[in-house]
Amino acid sequence: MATLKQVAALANVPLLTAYHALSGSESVPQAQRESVRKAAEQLGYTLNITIKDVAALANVSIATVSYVLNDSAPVSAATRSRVLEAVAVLNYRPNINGRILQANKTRLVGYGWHNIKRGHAAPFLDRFTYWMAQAVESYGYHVLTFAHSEESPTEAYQELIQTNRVDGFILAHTNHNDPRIRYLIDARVPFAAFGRANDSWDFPYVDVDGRRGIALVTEHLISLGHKQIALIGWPEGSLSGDARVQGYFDALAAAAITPHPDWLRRTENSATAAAAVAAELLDLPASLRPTAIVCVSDLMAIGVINYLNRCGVQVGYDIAVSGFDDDPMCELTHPPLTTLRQPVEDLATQAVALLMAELERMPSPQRQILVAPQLIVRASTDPQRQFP
Amino acid sequence: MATLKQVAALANVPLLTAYHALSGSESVPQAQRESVRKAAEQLGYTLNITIKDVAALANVSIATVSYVLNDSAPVSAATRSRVLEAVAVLNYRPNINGRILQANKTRLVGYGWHNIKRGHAAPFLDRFTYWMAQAVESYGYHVLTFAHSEESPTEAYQELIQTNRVDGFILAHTNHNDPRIRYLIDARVPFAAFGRANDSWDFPYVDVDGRRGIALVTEHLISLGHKQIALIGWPEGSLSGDARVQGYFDALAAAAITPHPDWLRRTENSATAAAAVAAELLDLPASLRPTAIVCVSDLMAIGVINYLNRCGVQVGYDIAVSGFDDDPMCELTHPPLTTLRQPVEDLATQAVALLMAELERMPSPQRQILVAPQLIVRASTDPQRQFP
DNA sequence: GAACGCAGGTGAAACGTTTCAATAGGAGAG
DNA sequence: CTCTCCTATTGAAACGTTTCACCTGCGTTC
Repeated sequence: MATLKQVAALANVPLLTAYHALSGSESVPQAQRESVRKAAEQLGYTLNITIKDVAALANVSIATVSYVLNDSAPVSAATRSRVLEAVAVLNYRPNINGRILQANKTRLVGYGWHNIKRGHAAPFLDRFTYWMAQAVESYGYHVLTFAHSEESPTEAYQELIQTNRVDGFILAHTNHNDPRIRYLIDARVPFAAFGRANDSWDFPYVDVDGRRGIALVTEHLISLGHKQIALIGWPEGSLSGDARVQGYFDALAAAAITPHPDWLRRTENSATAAAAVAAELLDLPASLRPTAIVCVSDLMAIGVINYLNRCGVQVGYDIAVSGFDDDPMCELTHPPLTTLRQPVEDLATQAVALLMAELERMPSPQRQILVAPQLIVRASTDPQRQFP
Repeated sequence: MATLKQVAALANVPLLTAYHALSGSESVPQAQRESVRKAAEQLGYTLNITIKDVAALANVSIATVSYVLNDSAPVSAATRSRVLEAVAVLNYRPNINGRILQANKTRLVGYGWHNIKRGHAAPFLDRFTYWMAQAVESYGYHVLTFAHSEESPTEAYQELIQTNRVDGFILAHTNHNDPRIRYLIDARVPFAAFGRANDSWDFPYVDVDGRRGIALVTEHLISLGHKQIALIGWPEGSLSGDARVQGYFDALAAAAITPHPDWLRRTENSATAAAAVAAELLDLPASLRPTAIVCVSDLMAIGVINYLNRCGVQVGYDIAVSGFDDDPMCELTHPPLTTLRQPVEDLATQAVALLMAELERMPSPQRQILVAPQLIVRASTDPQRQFP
């Protein structure tokens, strides 16, 4: 509508006075305050400092103000300081939405929440989102979160991209045949994922190196003298699940241990399912009974520990147990659980870096990144650590 | 730059043909495709359907298109259907950023992540954010998340509001004297909080009714026949902590039980601190020793359970234990933990409703809302439930 | 048949930026 | 002294919407 300059002109005061009057500063005499306010009302003006006001106060064009603020063109020292002075005095902050419209870039990254059922959450996802937000901000972006429907997850993504709400996406919790990934690839929308999908799909992702992780913990157990080591994994067919099993074989092979087929068990990712499998392992003939049980998730490991506790088996002494993820509750089990810590900060930072490369349309040559997890040794495999 | 209409005119084809040619549809003959593409290049045009294109195709003004899309003015049935047809055929979606600039409303709500140290997280906050996103979307908004620095948390809020990135905020994890709340009140920024701050500050919030919650679980224990009930609370001085202690007294008073002073213990919110306090309680003379221990957090309850397990005390049989929050791990302790479930969905929905009222500048009369948590009985207080 | 009202429709301004194309002014070269 | 060239600056267009104020044409009313 009107500009501050016009209000000032109508009230017949300097621009700065008008500003102070309207922003309610005490330094302007009551009478002037009133007359300025009246002028503003007459023009239907409500205080809102824009680049025009800065330009008016500094006696330059708005183009010059813009150039100073973005230093996108040479400006003489004198005018530059006049502009900056005006900016400071009016407490001006550019309205980002003008910029967005003009550049047709929102500098917003979408991130969709699944509706995580109780207990089925990936416990570290909330910290992932924190680090993601942090990383994204270092590029001048922000994160826009939205809620998925499970049935038609692509809808939300489509809506957001088609209405220009976001520039790209970060995905977590990916699946084999993930329809979101398929859609984003086909629609040529910039994105990066935390987690893999189909091997044959080419898209940027980061993931935790589960194979290396399970190998690490298996090596750790071997170095403690264990020779009969069991693995409780997920049902065959999942990318990350199979990789973890492979890590188990890697470590055994490196130590020249031939794994007995009965040591490898597969079941769904739950505490009770894992407990049932642990029971089977205990029932093996003594010569075959494992002295260590590696689990591919903390949840399963906790099921195993609870079961062993109930049976009177001393976890850590009689049988070693390990998990994967480093859920906060690992420190609270009895005994505390050895596990592999998800390198959440790393994963988030790298995922964001990949996305930024896509957004700049200069995709990095290395678009698939695996990060090794960190072995956290606690009393469930090394009882001396019980009371550190 | 140029519009689709101009490209079509230059290539001497109908607008629709130009559209199909540029969007790479097979239905347009190769030759035409080429000439359209050449025309587009000459004009520096890249395919981007706007309201102008829809208007051109439907042979109406852009105003009319806008009116149809928002039905904000009467339009005859004939033109309306012509417009909708054009929208469908061009696959048009309004660019939200034009709308934002014009309305000066981003329909974005800010939510700041704390940097939660391991194990100090509120375990339900990730689900809170999910429900918050969901609730916000039902009003046509989205959530913008950002990362706090702990030192100067207000900076991020100030930046976002001053640059018009968001319309308002949802806060979680509030403190006494919370500087963010103070700033937002003073700057008259619309917001709503999950959690209370100073009693004397008037602002919209929702919170869990800890007093009622602790009363509920205490009543539950009384109804099971317990008469010697201990409470492990937080150090005096926190609003929510003191309310919970009050709930304990409420329930005891209602049952005409006089609490012995030794039953009320206060310590910091950690498993080990709670375990130490449990030890003191066990050491009380038999006539005073509690048969039930109420804890004001799951974390503390787990510390207590672990300690009792180590001492050979049968939790649930010899001593009942309860927590607060219903962290996922409550189902995984031995025995599973009775607790009070945070009504996360409710809290999120109501917080958002409060914020929306603020945004519409029609604040609801009831700006302070307490929601009762739900008592979840498990084997740690009622052993029959151990194997349901 | 002139005056009026009204429904349906339009042109143009406005939101707050960035940036292109053009201009003014001065220094340096001849 | 004129011409050229460069630097600092500016006016105006553009981004994609919504909405205000106005216009047209038609049917009613007196």
